Amino acid sequence: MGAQPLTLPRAFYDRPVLAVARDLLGALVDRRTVEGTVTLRLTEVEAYDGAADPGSHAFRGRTPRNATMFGPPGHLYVYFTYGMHWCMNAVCAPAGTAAAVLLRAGEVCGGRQLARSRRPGVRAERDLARGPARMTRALGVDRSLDGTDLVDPTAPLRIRPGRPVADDLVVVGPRTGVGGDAAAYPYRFALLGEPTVSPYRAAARRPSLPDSAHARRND
DNA sequence: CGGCCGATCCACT
DNA sequence: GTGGATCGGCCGA
Repeated sequence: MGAQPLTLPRAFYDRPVLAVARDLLGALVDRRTVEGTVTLRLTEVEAYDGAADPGSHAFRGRTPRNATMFGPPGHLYVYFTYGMHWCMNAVCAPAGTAAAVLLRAGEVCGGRQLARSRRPGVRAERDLARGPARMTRALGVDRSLDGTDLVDPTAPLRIRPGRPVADDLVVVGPRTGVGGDAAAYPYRFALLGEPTVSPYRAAARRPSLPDSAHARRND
């Protein structure tokens, strides 16, 4: 993993997902709609290593929801979570391997006004796309973009190379909100000192239910 | 800043 | 029926 510029579309093919994740730092995302275009620079991503990764949606095999992950690289995988949030990934590696990079945070560097209109109530500039669900909201991304070809020049959402990022600016650590056996995997990549990097949160611990909650009613 | 909490609904078991 | 690759509000330090 070096500081070589991201070259597309080859960037998503035949490379370990960790290398793709690292090189997506600093890359530019363009989201085009009739209202205009929002551009952001990626500052934080997480790798999900397909069926081998207990933290990945693909770990338990292919389902209707994660089908895009199993498809060809260079496409967008969008999923819905917590009853209200969308998150987006760049699918990489050959079809069938289901590796993807979750795009977690970015710095809005174009279409600021449009991004703000999609994120009413946000005060600080850095909070516009500071977190995966905030990012999709700022960009106007939902399920309709699942499967988008990221390297098609006419696509409504594209990823293109940004300025190369030196290794000493890359921070690696455990993924946010991932628990279980994969909790410690160092699959999270962020840019050092960037205010747009989302705060780290350990996986939510499920409170253990009192025994009475498990007791069967027998009346 | 850090911790706790509720929101909200879909995918999967 | 269960719980989530999260967020924003509210609280206390």
